[in-house]
Amino acid sequence: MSAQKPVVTRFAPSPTGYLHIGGGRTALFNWLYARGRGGKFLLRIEDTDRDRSTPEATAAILQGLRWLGLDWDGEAVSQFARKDRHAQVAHEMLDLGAAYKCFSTNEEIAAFRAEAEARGSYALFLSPWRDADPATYPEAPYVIRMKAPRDGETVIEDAVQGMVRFRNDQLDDMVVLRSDGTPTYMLAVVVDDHDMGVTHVIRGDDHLNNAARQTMVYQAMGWDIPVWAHIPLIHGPDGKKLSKRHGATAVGDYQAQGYPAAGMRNYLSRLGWSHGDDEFFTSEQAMEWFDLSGIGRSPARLDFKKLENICGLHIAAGDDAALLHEIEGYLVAAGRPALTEPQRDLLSRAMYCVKDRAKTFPELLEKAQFALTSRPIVPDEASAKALDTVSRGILKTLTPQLQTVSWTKAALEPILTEIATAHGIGFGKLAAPIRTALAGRSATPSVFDMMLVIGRDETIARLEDAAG
RNA sequence: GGCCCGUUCGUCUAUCGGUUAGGACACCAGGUUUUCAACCUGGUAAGAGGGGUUCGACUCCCCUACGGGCUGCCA
Repeated sequence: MSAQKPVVTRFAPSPTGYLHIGGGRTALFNWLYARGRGGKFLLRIEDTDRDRSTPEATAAILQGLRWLGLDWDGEAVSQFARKDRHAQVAHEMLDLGAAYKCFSTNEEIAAFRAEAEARGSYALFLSPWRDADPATYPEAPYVIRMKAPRDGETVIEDAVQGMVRFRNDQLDDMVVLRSDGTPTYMLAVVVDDHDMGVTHVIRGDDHLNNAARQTMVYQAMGWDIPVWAHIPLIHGPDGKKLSKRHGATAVGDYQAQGYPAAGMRNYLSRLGWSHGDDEFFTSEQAMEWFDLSGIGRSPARLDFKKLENICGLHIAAGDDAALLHEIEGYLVAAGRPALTEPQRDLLSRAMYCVKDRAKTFPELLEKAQFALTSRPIVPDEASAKALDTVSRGILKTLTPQLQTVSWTKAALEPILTEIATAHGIGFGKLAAPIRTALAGRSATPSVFDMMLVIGRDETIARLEDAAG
């Protein structure tokens, strides 16, 4: 294969449910690889299983990819729509002598397997029709099976797993075209990848075995074999295969929980792939660095603590306007009320002092509560304790001074410090009641930042409310 | 059952025959601090087990154990 050939990767989910976090990572790897090399990243919906495929699932998958920021080139391809082409290739294989019609019924095959199992030995099903004379063909439904080589071995050159050898006598004659004329996955995936010009197949290592049988189809048709890269699957925190009981398994769940997409991309790309000791990076850097040789061979576990840490760094480093936009998307995904215009404005102004202390959007919103809420401020139980008779009195002496002072931290700080000193208390003792008055809770930005964000009038009004 | 893949601190990982086995998250201790956080300093913590190959193995080979995948007219 020539190194100059432009890279074409693809993500090929089957639309039988939401976009799984593992699928999201597979898509991410393909996207990074293509984008980092000026190649194309294609999307194909593997919907040949008509019973299990749904339009809703397709929509959910596209939605998940969009949220993750993984844009694909061209239109998403429906595999089912290409069934005629698949059938055509199956018949070409027939003409080439690389496939044959098999008239064995499901019952016969099931009986064969049951019998083998009863004997305690497992045996591959070997169709009696493999070398049958066409003159003996019955008038009956048939499937088209690959006439797989019986001797020798099929070798997979995998960019991640290395050279993997399969003995051909371990592989049976797989069905390529069903009796209803529709293609199986094993055929469709090869035909589509070939027709779409896919150069690199990056997918879960649950497909490693399939690669051998798919190689046989490529060989039978005389097509170029793509570069294989079978990546290990993601496991749950307990090391078991990721499933519902681990909590969030759908990409959409993460959006609804308020993780920023940039953080998800960063975290997911570091799961099973590394570039030296780099931990925190942008997608641009990841594209530049991403390479198949950096992919590990062992499955990685999801670690929510680390995810949160990375996400916190991305929120802190994020552009204010972009964060605001993403937060509004989060609100919709989480089913929370949208921001009103004034809230939008206030949050925008508060962003600088709340973004560097939040790991997720709900946490950020919690810190920004002082800006989003409106009078009267109802203190929670803990912060209410800071508001006693003495502190109320102090607040009363404070408000007149705030009327005229220039509304900057530089001007406000001396005034508050002075008042604290005058009452013989530390600054912390003064900040507590002010915090209660302004936010009604204990986890907030600094009192100065809050005053600056909500402005002079609102500050004084809240302080007067609290002073009683 | 058969075939295939994997196994470095709790977790993600670096190392591509020679290192006191490094970093990050988490955790613990201390510091800083107007709250929550953040931040700073320090610390605990790893090559699954057994055989080889080699002057020398985490690195190469074999066996075992454990985990995972495939073994469908699912993808």
